[in-house]
Amino acid sequence: MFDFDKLDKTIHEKGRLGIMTLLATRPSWPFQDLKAELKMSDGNLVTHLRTLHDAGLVAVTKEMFDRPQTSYSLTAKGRTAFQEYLTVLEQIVNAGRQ
Amino acid sequence: MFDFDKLDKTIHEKGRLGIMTLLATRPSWPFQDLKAELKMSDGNLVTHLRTLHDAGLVAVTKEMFDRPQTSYSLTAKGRTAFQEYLTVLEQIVNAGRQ
DNA sequence: AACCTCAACTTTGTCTTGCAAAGCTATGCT
DNA sequence: AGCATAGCTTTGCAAGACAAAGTTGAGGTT
Repeated sequence: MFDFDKLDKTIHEKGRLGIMTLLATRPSWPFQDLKAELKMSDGNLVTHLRTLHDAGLVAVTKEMFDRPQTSYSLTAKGRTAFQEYLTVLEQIVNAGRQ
Repeated sequence: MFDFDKLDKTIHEKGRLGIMTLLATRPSWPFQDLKAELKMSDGNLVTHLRTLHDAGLVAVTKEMFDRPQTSYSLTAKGRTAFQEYLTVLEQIVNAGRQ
């Protein structure tokens, strides 16, 4: 009836779902902006980002201005995986709103 | 930007999200039907149902036919909480589809 | 009555994971 | 050199998912 198994566990965790959602809205997010928006400790945030990176869903770009700035963005794989995840969410919302 | 803190942790867990979604589609679900639909072990399922019950989201009805049959349904509180949860999901879906 | 079966539930144990706090490293500014 | 900040790692803890096995209770069967 529903594809609950398609709810990618890597994405579904609350913290990472927040990250993925933000990354989907802009081409790239600096670490500090993610941290401010999501109100996570940087240790926690880095860990989730690493998990997403290890899963191939998120790309990392390190730059240097007056301060170092690491930015994150979705990979093609990440975008696809997130869209599939959203498809399941849509099913759930539609079922729940009926 | 998003109300990620409003993502009720009790509902958000994958197994319980499955339960809540099914309960939202019908007035009442027997234990065995939930188990078949969700493909969970009965120990796992009972535990999640108890968690939801303890949170006041799910009501339990025990009946006796030739076999005992325990059925589960959403409480008013459960229905409201689930609708609020779905509101956040909708925000996420809309943001992710943009 | 003894026994079996099935539904529902509890117990036990394992293993994962979220999370915070603290510490480390590198870079630029004064 | 000393300080501040960005980003990252380490440590430790607590919570929780999950499976497997055991328990309880009710009906039916022999």
